[in-house]
Amino acid sequence: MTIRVRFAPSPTGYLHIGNARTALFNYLWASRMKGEMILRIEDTDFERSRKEYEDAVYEDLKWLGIKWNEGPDSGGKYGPYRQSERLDIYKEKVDSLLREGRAYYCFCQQDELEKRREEALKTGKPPRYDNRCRSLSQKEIDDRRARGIKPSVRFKIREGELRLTDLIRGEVVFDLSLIGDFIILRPDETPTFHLAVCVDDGLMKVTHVLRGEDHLSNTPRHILLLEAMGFRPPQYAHLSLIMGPGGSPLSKRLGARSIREYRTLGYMPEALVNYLSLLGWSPGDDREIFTPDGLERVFSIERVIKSSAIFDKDKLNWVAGQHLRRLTGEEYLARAKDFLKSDGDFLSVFKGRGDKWIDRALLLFKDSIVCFSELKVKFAFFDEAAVIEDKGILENAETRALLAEALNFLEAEKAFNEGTFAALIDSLKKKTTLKGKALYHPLRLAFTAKNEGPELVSLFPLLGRDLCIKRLKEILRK
RNA sequence: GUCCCCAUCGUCUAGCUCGGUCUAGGACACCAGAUUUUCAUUCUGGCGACAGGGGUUCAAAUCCCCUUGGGGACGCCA
Repeated sequence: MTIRVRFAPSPTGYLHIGNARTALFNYLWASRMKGEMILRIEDTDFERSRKEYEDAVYEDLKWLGIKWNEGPDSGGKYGPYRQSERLDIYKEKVDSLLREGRAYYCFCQQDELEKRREEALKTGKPPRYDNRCRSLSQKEIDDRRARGIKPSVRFKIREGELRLTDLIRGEVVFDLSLIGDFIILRPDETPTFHLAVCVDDGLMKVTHVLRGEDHLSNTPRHILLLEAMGFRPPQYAHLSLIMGPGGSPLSKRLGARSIREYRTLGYMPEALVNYLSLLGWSPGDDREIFTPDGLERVFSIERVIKSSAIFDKDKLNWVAGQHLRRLTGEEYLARAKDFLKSDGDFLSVFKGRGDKWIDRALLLFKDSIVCFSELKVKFAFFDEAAVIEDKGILENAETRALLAEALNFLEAEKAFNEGTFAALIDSLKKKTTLKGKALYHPLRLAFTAKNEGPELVSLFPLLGRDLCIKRLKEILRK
């Protein structure tokens, strides 16, 4: 049997780390199992859903390399895949549930429900719906209707308990008396999340649901609803949530980082995918760096961990660096230029230096950055307007004498090439007693304006004679 | 409040299914040394954990119970 999984985001914001990992695990597992992946847009919350975000979902998933077989954009035989286009299907399902007595009209108003909920919470009772409209007589229903009250529709929860076997968590038992009848159709006849999910998972023949653990306690509702509609419930696998620094929830708060932010920063998608895969899953051995293909080959649900993980930017950066370092020079240049071009055509300022120079300069930083936006900072080395980081170090007499010597040397030397730096150092060592850090640090600071960077021997030739002399003169003027 | 889920270094995790091979392994971060006549990179080494308490057992990180801590759900949000 071919397995069918789905990723079902609601387009109410940009795809964040947590959602992306859920999408990734679905994708990896479907690939591994040679199954099918559905992308479904859950836009039943008309207030908050926006087309802009929906488009962003496609873009971000594609950027990550997550592919789907069926979806609103690509079609498929179980469509439409946008819930807002399936309203009549939901309505029909609710009608049959009502006919079969599995659901009923509820005339309770939102404000009173809220009031009751608050009160229950205060008195320490479970704030669930008390099912009061379940026993309304036909006359009572007609009366309320006649008064113009629009009803919502609630699904009847049966008695007893429900046990389910979660692929990650094992057997979980719920006492159904603790769950109130829940709304499946709003008074305006639009479906709620619970209804839409169940109808769609059923109709779209989803066999496995991999989703966030925040849905675990919704699962008994879903299984009951699915069964009431005559569907065989899928297998569930609930992924633990990804937390922010300190263990606080990541997904709903300020710290929630969107995939887009990382894209904008110039992280490589395969690096992000690699890091995300390590959050809640491990291959079982010491391997940590994976290509997307490699992940598709080894990923398994059995090795998904139960406990939640904290998103660690340091480790992401390390993984990102590893991926960057594995690129060939050519691949690196292509990607770096691609990014820099999309980011305000950053490199155009340096066009005058020539294509060769640009390549050499970019290559200089290949082994020290984790994302391409860092290049913009690094290129301050070549920016005439760059401000010297630690001026104080250049103030003392000894250092000024050193720099004056350096200036003399450069002005006398007409040629400026690969060998110039070595010659300069030779000359300076003869004229001063400085060596090691005392020699290199001031020179680095004077020539590059920064405290750190690639080795001076390689950086120096790229700076150019004019810039070096200009910087020295500026420092010595005071 | 009630129900559900979770619990190994600061962080991500291996080990738990089948208790002994675990003086608990790896990685990130951190610290130190080496390399780089500087910083960064790289390399080597170090620091560092079975949440607590009871059981069961010859033996428990591994099985059971309780406590504590964290998270989730209890929405006409998804």
